[in-house]
Amino acid sequence: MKLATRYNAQETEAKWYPHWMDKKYFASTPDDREAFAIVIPPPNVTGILHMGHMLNNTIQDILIRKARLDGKNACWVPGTDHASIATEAKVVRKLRAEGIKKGDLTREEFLKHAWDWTDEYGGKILTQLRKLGASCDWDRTAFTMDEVRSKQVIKIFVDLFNKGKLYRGLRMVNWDPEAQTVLSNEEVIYGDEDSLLYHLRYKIDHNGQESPTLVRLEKKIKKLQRLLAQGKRKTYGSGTYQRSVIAGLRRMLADAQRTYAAESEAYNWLTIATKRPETIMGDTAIAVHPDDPRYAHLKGKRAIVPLIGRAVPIIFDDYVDMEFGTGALKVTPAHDPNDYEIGLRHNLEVIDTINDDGTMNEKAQIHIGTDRFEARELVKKDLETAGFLVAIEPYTSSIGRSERTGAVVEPKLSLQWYVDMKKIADPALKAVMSDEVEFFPKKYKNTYRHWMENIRDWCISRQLWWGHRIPAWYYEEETFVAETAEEALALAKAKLGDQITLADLQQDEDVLDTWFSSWLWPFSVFDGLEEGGEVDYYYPTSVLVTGWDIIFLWVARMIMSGYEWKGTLPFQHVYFTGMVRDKQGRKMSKSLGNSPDALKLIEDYGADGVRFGVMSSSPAGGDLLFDKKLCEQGAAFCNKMWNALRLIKGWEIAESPVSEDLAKVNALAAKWLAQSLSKTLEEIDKNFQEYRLSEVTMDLYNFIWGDFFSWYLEIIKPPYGSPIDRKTYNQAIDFFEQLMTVLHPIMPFVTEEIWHQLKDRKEGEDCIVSQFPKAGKIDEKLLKQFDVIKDTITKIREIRQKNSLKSYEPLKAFIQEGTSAQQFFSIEGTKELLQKMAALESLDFTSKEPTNSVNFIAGTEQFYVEINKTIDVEAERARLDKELDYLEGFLNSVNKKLGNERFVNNAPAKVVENERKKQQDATAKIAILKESLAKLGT
RNA sequence: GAGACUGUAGCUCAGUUGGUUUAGAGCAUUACCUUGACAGGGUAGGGGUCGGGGGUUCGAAUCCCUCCAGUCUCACCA
Repeated sequence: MKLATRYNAQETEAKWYPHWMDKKYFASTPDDREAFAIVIPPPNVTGILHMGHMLNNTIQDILIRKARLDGKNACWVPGTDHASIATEAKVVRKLRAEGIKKGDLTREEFLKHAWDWTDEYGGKILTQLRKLGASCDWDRTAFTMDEVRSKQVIKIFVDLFNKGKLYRGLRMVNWDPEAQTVLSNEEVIYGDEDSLLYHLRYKIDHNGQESPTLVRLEKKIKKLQRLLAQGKRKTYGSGTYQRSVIAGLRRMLADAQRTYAAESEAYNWLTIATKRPETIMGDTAIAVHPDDPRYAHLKGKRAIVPLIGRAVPIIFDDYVDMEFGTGALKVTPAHDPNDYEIGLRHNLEVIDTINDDGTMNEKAQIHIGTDRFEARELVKKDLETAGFLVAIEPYTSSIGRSERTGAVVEPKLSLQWYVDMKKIADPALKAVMSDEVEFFPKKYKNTYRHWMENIRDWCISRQLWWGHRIPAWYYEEETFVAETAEEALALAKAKLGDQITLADLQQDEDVLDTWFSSWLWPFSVFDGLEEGGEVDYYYPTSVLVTGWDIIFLWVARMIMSGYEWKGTLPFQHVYFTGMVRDKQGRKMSKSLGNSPDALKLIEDYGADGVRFGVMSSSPAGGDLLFDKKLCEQGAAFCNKMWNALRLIKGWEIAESPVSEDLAKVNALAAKWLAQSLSKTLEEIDKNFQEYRLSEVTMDLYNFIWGDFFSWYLEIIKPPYGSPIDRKTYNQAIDFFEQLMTVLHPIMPFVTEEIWHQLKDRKEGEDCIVSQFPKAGKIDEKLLKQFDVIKDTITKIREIRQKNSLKSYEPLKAFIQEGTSAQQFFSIEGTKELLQKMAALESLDFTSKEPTNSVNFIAGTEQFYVEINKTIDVEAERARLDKELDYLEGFLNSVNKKLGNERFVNNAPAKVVENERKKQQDATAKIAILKESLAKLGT
């Protein structure tokens, strides 16, 4: 069969994924084998595949495929998240485009639309994951709002309530005016933004009481004015004298007026600073610090809110920072958490002036119906016109925005459901701190601890329809929490009497936070509240792979729920991936347009190419600077492997050894490659354990391309037109086969294809279910020997290059006689291999330097290469000088160490020994080099 | 304000508990080779006083202190 000159990714992917599905290789059911389970971080049901998913899911697939090859029962559970806010927003937008307002629909009608939408677009992302090669057990596909999951969510809510770990409370919440729902603290993203600080003055209400100072000043002014008037009419002595008297009076009058103005300002006005002038209509106090001398006289006084004229008390509270602004603070308990706290302390009225959609309501009295930001401008203008605006200064402050809609969060007083987190956090904190649940990388333990130790209650109700409706029923002041309405009714009857009917009970209108269902994911996907089911086999799962950005939103809560309901950890390891950024380090985002189309990438570079690209640049926990070039490299790697296959498949095979020499060469090469492979497998194994997958990828890339292709295949490659012996051929095929299995987790498609091309396979034999090779015993001596061989070949090539000799021009080479040279050649095949790879006509021992030759040192051996042309003495001298320089410097540093008595006495014997060996080798080499230089003449 | 992390080649990063040549890889770059698997190839090279300064040690990219630069998390002052 003739193979195409290029690897065709599309064809291969279209061929093998369905095959794997047909064979049900991804499916898992409990059996005797060790379980290896991963639950997917469920993407939004209506989401599309982006780079973050690619990274995340490639990693999971690698781990799952590796576990499968290791003979474990690998189970990767896929699924999607109903993404309450995001999905509802999408549906609302779609309906609006069709001219339908959410408000005009009943809950049931809206949900019908939402389900239609979900059915139409939902799970698209899972289809896209298949393109990436994700080997999920698709039969297990779960959805956070499907029947099984929903039932568990409701049960959990009821259970928490019954345990007293859930409550409903009136609190200051984060309100998203765009989505029109409350958010948890974790769903608010804070960032510094440029804004303005407005200085506003409030009139102080003195109840008609006059300031004695002002009265006195007023009198003084009047008197001065009188005197001045008189002075103008009268004449005092000389004209000069009169003029000076009048000037004096004028000065005094001006002074008095200035003082009066200042005093009047201080007496009648109080200036505050605020970022939000539009909230002044909700002011119910002005607060100053109790120790602030500037305001001590205002005790018991009231201030008049500008524009609306409400009189509010001036209160004294430690919370106020005297240094900030004017030291006076307007208190708006309805629209600021701190103000709310102050309000509680001072029994202040709460006047909520903002509607749920962020517009001003009738309590604001003015600008009713305008948006809060528009209102800010309008109020500013009003204040300016009416003379209440003192100053505006630029001000940078942290603004909280909704994670989903980006809307500026409005603090708002509201009645919501909360989970009492302090009651469930403890085991989860301990588990991570003791590494029972192990984080990779470890640094996230700190972040986790800090959050867990300062954990705040979790607001779980959302004013949405798309989600799990809260199973709480109300009857007047009573609350009944139960899994069904009937059960709630039974509770109500028990408490209030039999006259209560279902119609009397009112179910809570709200739904639960999306994360309230996803925090159960590690066991809910196995229907884990039921005892004795599959959950016992798969739970705790092996590893969770997710971005560090949802460590609180999701990871921490899963750990808590795991301990709360399963009594144990949900997963053993957590692998935190970094964020995908572009080459310039910017976060990938739609608005920047720097996020590549994931599917397009797969089309262009193949799934394997993209997987390689994503993996070769993603150290665990570090951010991933994505560059398409890496995918190109991956695609090139596929092509390289493909062509190596073509090379081998193109060889003619001889059943018996073709020559004794070549047999030796090939045997040595095979021995060495096996050793090198073992060493690489050891590395890979170690790196897998530490989740250093980019290292694994690079290890393999280097081994396959370098050791296997560039060295091994070049060594065993038969001369053009000659056949290869059967034994070597089979060995090469076997090596290639093993390598395909090792690489399979990272690049599943190309490896499966090549694996099949290498040998005739029986039904049910596939790379995906083959066996991951284990490292054999490593012969360091052989590896070292081969390093010297490689070094020798490289140096001869260099000599050719420096002397403009063709790579295939036969050369005569010699090695300096001696015991170590004997030893070097005693490893069978060494000489023959060198001859073949360095294109040497001969390689013999010699006791003296041959004429017209250049020399070099490899390992501890001195080699000579005879050159059939005039040696470029200068170039040769330069080469030797350079090497001599290096060695002398090196020897110098070694000597320094060995000359240091304290080093010799204190360092471990092994280290000293090693230094001595270095010293000997270097000294010997230097001697040789010097001799060679001497021979070159001066 | 509290805490965490990072700084190594032009770029992205390794360097695994301080000692296997005077620091490695990939990409980029330079020179040369290339009709016989692969131009998405081959061969060879250039390139770093490991952010600065101090200290501990026989020995520091690695440990400690300090400064500089940058990133992030949490909490927040109107």
